[in-house]
Amino acid sequence: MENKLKELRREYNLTQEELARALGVTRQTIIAIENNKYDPTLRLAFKISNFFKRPVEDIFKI
Amino acid sequence: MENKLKELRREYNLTQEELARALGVTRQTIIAIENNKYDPTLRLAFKISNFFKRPVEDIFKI
DNA sequence: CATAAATGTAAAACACCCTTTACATTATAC
DNA sequence: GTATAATGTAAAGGGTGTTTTACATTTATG
Repeated sequence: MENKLKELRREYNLTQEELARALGVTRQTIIAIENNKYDPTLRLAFKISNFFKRPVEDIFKI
Repeated sequence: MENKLKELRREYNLTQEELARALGVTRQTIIAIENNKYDPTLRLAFKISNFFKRPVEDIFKI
């Protein structure tokens, strides 16, 4: 599953730590998702979607 | 997290077993999601979204 | 270059999603 | 009303997402 987290985070000029704090997760979670170690939960996907104000489908693709 | 799985399944006149087979999961998974025991994975949420041809956001809400 | 900031790797612990199996309850049809 | 279909409950086990901690590497800044 692909995602645009790294790109979006850079658009917003955020560090992994800043984004992690904003989403209420740890930096490890951000790293793992950005580097495709695993997919986020649906809940976290929605948090990310809300934070970047984009539909889930625009950020995550199978 | 709320979802419209039961409503959608009934619109399509499907049993839990039929929907489970169509999505490649077990009936238990369908039951658990319909009855809000837990949320699906992002992957499964996408499968459901594709199957019912609706955005993930229309089916699942925080 | 040297220092700090940012990113990456690793591994253990825990929680949760999903499966499997088995049985109980509710709804449908004859 | 009884058989059957559909839905629900329960519990154990495997796999995976998230946290925590600690350290290594890369990138940015002076």
